[in-house]
Amino acid sequence: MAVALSLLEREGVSGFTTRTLAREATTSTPAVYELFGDKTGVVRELFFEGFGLLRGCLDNLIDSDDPRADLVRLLEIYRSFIKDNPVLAQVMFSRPFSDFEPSESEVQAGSSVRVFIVEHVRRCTDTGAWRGDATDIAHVLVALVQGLAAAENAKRLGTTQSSVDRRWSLALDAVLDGLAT
Amino acid sequence: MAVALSLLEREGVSGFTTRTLAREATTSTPAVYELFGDKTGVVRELFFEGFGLLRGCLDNLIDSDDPRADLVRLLEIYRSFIKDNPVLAQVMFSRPFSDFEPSESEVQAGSSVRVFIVEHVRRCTDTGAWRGDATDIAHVLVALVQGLAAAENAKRLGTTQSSVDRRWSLALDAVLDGLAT
DNA sequence: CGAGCTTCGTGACAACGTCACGATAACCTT
DNA sequence: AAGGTTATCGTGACGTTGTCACGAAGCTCG
Repeated sequence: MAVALSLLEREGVSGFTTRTLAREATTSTPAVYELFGDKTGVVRELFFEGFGLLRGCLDNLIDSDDPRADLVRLLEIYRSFIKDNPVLAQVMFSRPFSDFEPSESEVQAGSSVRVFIVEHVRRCTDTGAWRGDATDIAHVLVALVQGLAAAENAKRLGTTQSSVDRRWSLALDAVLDGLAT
Repeated sequence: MAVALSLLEREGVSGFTTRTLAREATTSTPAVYELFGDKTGVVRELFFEGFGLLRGCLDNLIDSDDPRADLVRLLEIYRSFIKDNPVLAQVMFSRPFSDFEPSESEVQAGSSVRVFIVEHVRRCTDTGAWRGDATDIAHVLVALVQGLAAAENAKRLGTTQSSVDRRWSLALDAVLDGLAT
């Protein structure tokens, strides 16, 4: 898995082949097939691994007594995870390998991450009059962050760092202000 | 191109091969290569075609005297385009074909669409105290819509139609309220 | 009617996902 | 410690895909 992660991030989706993976792991392709069944199986494991790593990043968050500021920092961690692991994030949230489509139960892989986010949203909704249910808000925030991060990675969000950052904070401020009545 | 569009939407990314494309167009693969150079060339044309189609959908929008309501309807058209052409939207906004990465100038393909959106945002910012520049707001809105649509297509936004719709309108209402100070 | 250029079909090549087959290594039972 | 069962792995092969060389066919223009 370590070799797979490094190969994926180094060579991208198109360079990620069973043969090179086997070679870099100093073994042969059938060994890969024995362990993972499919190439899709390798991708699936990367998918899970990605959510584990993301969860690890989020654990670095230390809560303060300002729930909203904590939520903003949480979303910034989410953003930097996607920025630091662009290919892995694609595997998690997009379908770069056209024959890996996570089943409904596998989508639950992110449940630990989702719970973490919902909890931090709930800290906000508890201390004030926020609009909507905490789960709904979490979905909205995650979709927004992923949309922004996808645009940023595709260099579609702006040409200079400052314009990109400005749009990120505009988006986050606006949505949180709009949510917090 | 018509055959390519239909093949793409029918067979998905993994079924989209030069051989089947040539067969369905009742020709041979070198003919495809003569016209498009690469398989990437075909994908690139689909990319442009997609923005043309999206622009055509947006043209159905008839402006009223309520700029904000118009903007909401614009974003709903954007959403239904992505929902009606999921694979094409992936080609436009994601990288399902791992060796097609639009160059910076090709990203400008969406400029007509972008201009259209910025104009409708500006109608709002002109008639009221909105936060931020119209271009920034347009970027934020597009990112939000694409994030929500990607989540919806991946069945990640909710299990029932009503929860999905509820989250869509929560997101749009919140961000527009937050923007419109 | 014929020269030059564009377009297309046949066939081939390399790389990929996948697997059958046999060989090896590991483990458990006695 | 020995033998047998199972899990693991390497060699080689097959079908499919992107790609292209080569030659044939058609069109344009004199």
